[in-house]
Amino acid sequence: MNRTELNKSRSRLEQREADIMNAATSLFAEKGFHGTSTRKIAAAAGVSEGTLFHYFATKNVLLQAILDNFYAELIESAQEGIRKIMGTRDRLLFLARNHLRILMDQQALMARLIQVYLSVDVNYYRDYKNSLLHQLNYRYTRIFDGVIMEGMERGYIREDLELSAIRDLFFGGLEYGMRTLMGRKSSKKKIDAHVEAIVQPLWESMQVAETTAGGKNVTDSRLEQACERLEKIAARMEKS
Amino acid sequence: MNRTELNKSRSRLEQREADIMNAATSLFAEKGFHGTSTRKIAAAAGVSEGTLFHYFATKNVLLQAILDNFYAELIESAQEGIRKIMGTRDRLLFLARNHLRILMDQQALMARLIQVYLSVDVNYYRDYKNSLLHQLNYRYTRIFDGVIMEGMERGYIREDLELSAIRDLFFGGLEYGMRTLMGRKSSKKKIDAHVEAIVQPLWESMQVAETTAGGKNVTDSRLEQACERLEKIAARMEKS
Amino acid sequence: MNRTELNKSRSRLEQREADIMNAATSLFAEKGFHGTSTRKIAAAAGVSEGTLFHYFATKNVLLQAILDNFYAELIESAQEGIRKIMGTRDRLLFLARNHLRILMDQQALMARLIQVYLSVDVNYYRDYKNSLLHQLNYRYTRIFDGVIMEGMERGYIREDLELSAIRDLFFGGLEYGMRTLMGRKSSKKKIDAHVEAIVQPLWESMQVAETTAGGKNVTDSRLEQACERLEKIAARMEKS
Amino acid sequence: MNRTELNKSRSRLEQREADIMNAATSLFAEKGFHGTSTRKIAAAAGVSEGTLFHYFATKNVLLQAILDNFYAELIESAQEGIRKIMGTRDRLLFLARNHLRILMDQQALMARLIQVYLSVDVNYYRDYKNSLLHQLNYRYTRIFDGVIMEGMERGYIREDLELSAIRDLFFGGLEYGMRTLMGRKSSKKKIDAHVEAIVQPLWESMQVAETTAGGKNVTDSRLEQACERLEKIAARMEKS
DNA sequence: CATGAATGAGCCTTCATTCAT
DNA sequence: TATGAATGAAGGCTCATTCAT
Repeated sequence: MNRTELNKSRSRLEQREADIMNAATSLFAEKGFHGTSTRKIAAAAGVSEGTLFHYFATKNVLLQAILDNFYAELIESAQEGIRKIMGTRDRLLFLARNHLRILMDQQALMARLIQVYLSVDVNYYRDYKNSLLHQLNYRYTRIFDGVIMEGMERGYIREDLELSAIRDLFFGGLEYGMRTLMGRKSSKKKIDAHVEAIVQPLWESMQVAETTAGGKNVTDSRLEQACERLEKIAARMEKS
Repeated sequence: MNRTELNKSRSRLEQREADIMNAATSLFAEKGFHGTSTRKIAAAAGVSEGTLFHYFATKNVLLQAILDNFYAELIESAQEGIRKIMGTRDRLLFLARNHLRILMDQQALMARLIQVYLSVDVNYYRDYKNSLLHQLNYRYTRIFDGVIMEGMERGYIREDLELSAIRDLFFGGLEYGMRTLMGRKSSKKKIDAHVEAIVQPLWESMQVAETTAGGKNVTDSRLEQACERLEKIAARMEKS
Repeated sequence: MNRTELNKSRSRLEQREADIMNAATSLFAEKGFHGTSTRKIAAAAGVSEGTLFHYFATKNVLLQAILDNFYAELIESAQEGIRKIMGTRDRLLFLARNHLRILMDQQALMARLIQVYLSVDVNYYRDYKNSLLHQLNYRYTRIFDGVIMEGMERGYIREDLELSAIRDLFFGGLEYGMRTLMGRKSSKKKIDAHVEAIVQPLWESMQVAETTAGGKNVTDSRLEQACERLEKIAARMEKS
Repeated sequence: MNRTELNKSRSRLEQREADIMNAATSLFAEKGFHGTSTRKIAAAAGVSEGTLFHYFATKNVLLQAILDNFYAELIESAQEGIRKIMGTRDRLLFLARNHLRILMDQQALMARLIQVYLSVDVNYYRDYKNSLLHQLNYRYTRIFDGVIMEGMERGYIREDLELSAIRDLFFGGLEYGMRTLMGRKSSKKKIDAHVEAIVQPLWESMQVAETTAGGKNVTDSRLEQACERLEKIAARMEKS
């Protein structure tokens, strides 16, 4: 078998894996995890049942793979977006929109719930804490945390916030209202409105203390910080 | 059969019903809905499987009954609390604490999730919208709405709030963070801390006088844009 | 308890028994024996399940009672009709019409089939051969046999007929075609047409040999027999 | 896998299918449809219960398959016999014998009844009219019709017969009497006697020239009426 | 006599997984 | 590697019947 064939067959393998995962994702979203039989997944993916278990040792493993994939997309798109956007508020808006978009695009409400569901239902999986899934969840969470913390550093938002609470409000608020948005294919406009409605109050609460205290306004603070960084950079450049 | 006997036998029926529901609640919470067989529920409740179906025509009906019961408790306790407490902020704190307490007392995280889960998984239940469950959910929700609206009327909080968003943040935030509190039987102190951490930011955002900032003038806006440009430059320079 | 009360309560018992049997008959006819639960029978009859088993020890016993009743009606109506009708052909037409009418009135196709069905399905009922049901079936059959034999004696029909075959043709033919008549509420006219179409060929085959043999026609024969009987009676009257 | 292996494995599948159907046929015949559990069928066929449902999606489907098979045999053997025999009477005798032989060989009394039974019990199967079973029944029936009609064309039998009635008498008569023949494994002789006894009267009625009797004249009719009156008088006198 | 709660065996069917080919 | 036939445990649910009240 030469390299070309190897590649071809490898890519065929990958294609099949992807087919199975896509089929499973759709069916899980539509009928739920327990409502979807491996037989149907195999059929929808155009492979035999045996083949399915060739790629994924277990139905649970298949679900794990889907969730891993799901988180990977979430993380990558979030990180990329953050890189391009500088303002804390805009970053939050982006994160919120991105979160909702991916959850809804992938009909992933179910997947989202299943994750929690799984952690209880299949809690005899003792290695969950060490699982890739858990790591991914942590990494995704860190992105949000990072945005908040950087916002604090730069003075855009108060520093006396309880990070975990903000996180709960952010993701919890987004997802709690998402149920209403699902079902009817919601317009982008509605999603944006939801995002705004969730982020705005949070944003205000993150700053409120500042606006009453002293005359120093936010913009001033940002200017100062930007200067500070520029100066530090200049200092470093001089050193090197 | 005199009245006393009648009462006795009636209460025996009710006792059995309660036994079954309690057993089911525990098992659902522990193993999940699909992970719990009617056989096991019956055994845990100390009745035969036939008896279980004598009381609840269907496993789904049993779940419904549990959820109905759950909401009923939620509603009653909430209403009673609101009656006794006058301040809007205190009311919100009470609602939050009560919400968490009942969810956690009844190991009801699963039940809560299942509800959502069900509404998707079993969405061929066409009469869901008219179901008691839906009504109860609505009634419970209205209690929170009432507190907010009364707070507005009395001038404790701003009137330009988007009620549904506040609601999403409140319940979503509470429940999203609850997962961490579960597991280890959390102390009352930890729960209170979580409640505070969730309610406080919301409370602040409800009062912030957006107009305090004055008409955001053109100059401010230009300054902000300048900030952003500077920050991007700084970021690029750091990278290189 | 005086006589009046006794009568009252007795008749109430009988009424209940009848209610149960009627309910069961309808349900058996509609859904089949196995498709009808005792619970539904009790409900339809307006009694409790316990009461049903008070009157009929077993579901099978209930079925037996229904079939007994059914045959009793069949027998009584047949005997009464035969008494009033003298001509053999008219008697056969009557028997046929009566048979169909009762079978169809009682939606008893099912009952009819169940009987055979039962005798196989529940053939561990070793005493079937001695059962009332078997006796009734025999008695009903004898009525037809009697009509044929009397017809032979009186010379209306050939004497070289195999009685059992004629019986099979008669009842078999009637019931085999009945299936088509069921379903749509058939008009009396259609039933009569079916009866005619079945009896006529049989009637012809019962006589065919005679018409070709000798010149002695049927009417002649009847006249002679009638004379004979009258003479015998006259003789007896003279003796007494 | 070469062709031979393919054939072998195909025939193994077919063998299994046949095993299941045979086991089911025997059990249905012996204990009835409802009296036979899939568990027992599987055991009798030497396969697991899962396998049974691998071959037949439903217990009802299995029954259908058996009936289909049964009819197919009925039709094929009937058509083949008709092809070899020319005389109408002999054809009828053959059809009758063939019908009984197959019904009894396959212990198919139950199956036969079940068919009718099913059409009531499971009449929510809306597509029954289009089912293979219905088609087969029609095709089988047409064979008999064809024999009769060809007999008419060739002048062996009268042309004023009502085909459907003849058909009812033929099949109804055969099956109605068959019950007696079942049970004890009847000798071929007894079956032949039954067949003769059923076909002979029918055959005679098919040929009788009704017109032979000449225009039943008025005198005859008056004589008959007189007979009847005399007989009624005789009957009354006998009673008293 | 009447009730209806209680029973538990048994039913049909599904399903994830294995394994010979 | 791919297949799909085979498995058998388990699932939700029904039902005729019993029995304490």
